[in-house]
Amino acid sequence: MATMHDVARLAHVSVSTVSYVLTGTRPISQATRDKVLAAMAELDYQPNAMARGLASRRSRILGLLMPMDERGLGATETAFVTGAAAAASAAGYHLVLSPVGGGDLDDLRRLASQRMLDGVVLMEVQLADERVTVLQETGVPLVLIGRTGDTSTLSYVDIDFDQTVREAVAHLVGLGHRRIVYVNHSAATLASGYGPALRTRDAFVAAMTGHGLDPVMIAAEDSAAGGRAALAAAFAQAPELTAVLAMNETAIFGILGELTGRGLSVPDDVSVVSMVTSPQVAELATPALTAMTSPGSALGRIAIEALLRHLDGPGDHRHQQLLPCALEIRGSTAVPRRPAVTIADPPSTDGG
Amino acid sequence: MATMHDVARLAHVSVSTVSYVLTGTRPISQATRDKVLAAMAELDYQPNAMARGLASRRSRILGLLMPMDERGLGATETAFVTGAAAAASAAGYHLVLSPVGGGDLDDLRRLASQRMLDGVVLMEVQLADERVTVLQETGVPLVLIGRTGDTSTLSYVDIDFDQTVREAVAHLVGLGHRRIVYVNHSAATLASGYGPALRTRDAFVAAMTGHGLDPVMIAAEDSAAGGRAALAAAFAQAPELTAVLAMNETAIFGILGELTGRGLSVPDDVSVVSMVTSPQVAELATPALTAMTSPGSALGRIAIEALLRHLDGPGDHRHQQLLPCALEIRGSTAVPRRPAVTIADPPSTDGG
DNA sequence: CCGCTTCGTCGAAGCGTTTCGACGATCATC
DNA sequence: GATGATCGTCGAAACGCTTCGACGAAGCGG
Repeated sequence: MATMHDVARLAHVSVSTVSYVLTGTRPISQATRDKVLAAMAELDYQPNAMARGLASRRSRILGLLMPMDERGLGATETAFVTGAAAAASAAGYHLVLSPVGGGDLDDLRRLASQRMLDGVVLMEVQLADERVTVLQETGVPLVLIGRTGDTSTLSYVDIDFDQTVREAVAHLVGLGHRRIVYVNHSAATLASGYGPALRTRDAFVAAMTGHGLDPVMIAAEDSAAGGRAALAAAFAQAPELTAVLAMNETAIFGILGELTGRGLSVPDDVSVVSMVTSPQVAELATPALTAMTSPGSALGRIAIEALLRHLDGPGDHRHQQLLPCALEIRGSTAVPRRPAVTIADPPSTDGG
Repeated sequence: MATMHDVARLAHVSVSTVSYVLTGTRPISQATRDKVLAAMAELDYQPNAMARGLASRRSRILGLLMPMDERGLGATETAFVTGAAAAASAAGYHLVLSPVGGGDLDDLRRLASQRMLDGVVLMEVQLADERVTVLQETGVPLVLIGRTGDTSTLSYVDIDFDQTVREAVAHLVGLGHRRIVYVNHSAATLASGYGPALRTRDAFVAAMTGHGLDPVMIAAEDSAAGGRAALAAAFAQAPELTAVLAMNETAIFGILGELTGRGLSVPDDVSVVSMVTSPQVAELATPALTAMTSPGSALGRIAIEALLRHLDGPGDHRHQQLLPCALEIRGSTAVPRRPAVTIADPPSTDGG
């Protein structure tokens, strides 16, 4: 393994000159640069990342901290990752994903304190998230994908759930639906303070109320069985329902199965809209799902770009941005077959 | 940020003593050790990973190189990752995932040559894989999840596709099925030399022939539409089919949709077995799929353990191991309703 | 043609560890 | 009771790079 000394000797220059050629920190004449580059090529020189990191106090590595639960990464999360990796690579940084679990907060602290990561993007943030606290304590530059409850001091990129839910509801209402049920994540997930679940709940209530409609939300376990149970609960609470809006990508397959099982057709009897879903997943269902497509790779890219701005210089680089999901109409929504129930009285409050 | 010097000064010992306490390379008296540990705790000392890596020439970081395509990681791949991360963490190593795309071979070479990774696990290996060549050239210790065509010099862990297919076929034949169609990945994937697709193809032919049955294979695009088309093709080639064996996790949803669309019931009219599938995905379908469950986290763990053995000492640590998938019977397989066609004549050769 | 800046290069001092050789002190051995 | 081992500790030399201050050479205005 050739070192900088070898290159310097071969090119008849000093080590520092080689370093300047590599980093561009100081001007180097074209002639010298050529000699050095030739020597590097001849020796197949690769700078040692550790030495570079020690001397410069920057590792040129960015971390993407992703909790890996048993469910796996959907196409949505994968898009975050690829977007982020592309942005990092374009800036000459490596992006490494660290599969930090929920429990090992100490592990996280160690990782961040060892000065191995120049900056960190944290995914799947809870409203109250200890990991954020830990990372802030270590002083490592931090950008979130998602938001905590109190966002005042943090940089983040997140989906604009409010806008997304509003559009989804507007689509259904525009088709003539009046009785719309929202299938959210599980009660446990809601209780744990998972932002997307809570924000979409509130947005759904607001959107429905805005249309003078009654918001009915069901919490469903993240499984096909959970989806089936949720649909049963939905019919119990709102027998005349004609549309389902679902946040829960896993449960939605159970919902579809249960609808078919009850002899109901999608979209003629019941329309279904899937929220924050990738096209790939939407196409898995029969019929393909009308869905709110998440701005996956853009989220990842923007997060990395914001993080790089943190690193570049001092000063306040707080970046806070929300991106909406785009409505993509496929085969699972249509004008309802049953006559729409016109709501006369003010909305009751059985939602939630 | 406290350094080793600070700790040494506070504990009234030399830096080297602090280092020995940390690494355990030389014996240290209990009294001294206690003093040092107390000083570390007081200063909230964390060793600098770069400095440590430079001096010791090992980064204590292992890389898991995973191609990230647009489809995302299934629960199967996620299990690899979590298994690997747990094993690495248990050995005091960090595991970082690097989302290397297919194109950037140079990027890969750079990553490996920069002495930032002590070792590498490569996933999703093709039969002829340039990435393997590149990594071998850099001399970084390497373990594959999957296999290249020529495995003589490499360490790997892989699924025992032969055994897995044999069991799946045996299950169906045992139920009384005679006309079984295998839905593989796409023709393009097969042509690209994707090991699992090729190995299952051969294993299927062997297993069916072994039962005196006629092997029919269909290549399907990785999409729901591809699955639908594949089922149509299957009925064209084998109208009397009573069972489908599918490798293609994505297409299988299209297959199920198309079966329902044709008024056929699963499992009464047609049985379906999904190969190398996680329980989570199997449960998404209605009815839940009988599947060959992949030994996901075990694969990841074993790969890391083999890699660590490479690092520990010199000598030949080649590790080659195959793990079968386990048959998990759910609701998608049953005794066929139509009378089984008893095959009298030797199998013809319309398979593939 | 003198003093000033700018340009291109060099040498050396770190960066925070690990690790090697050395050296008293303690301990068992015959 | 001298003789080696062994134990516990220290000082110093790496590890391969970045970066700072310095300095000769060149270019410039007056």
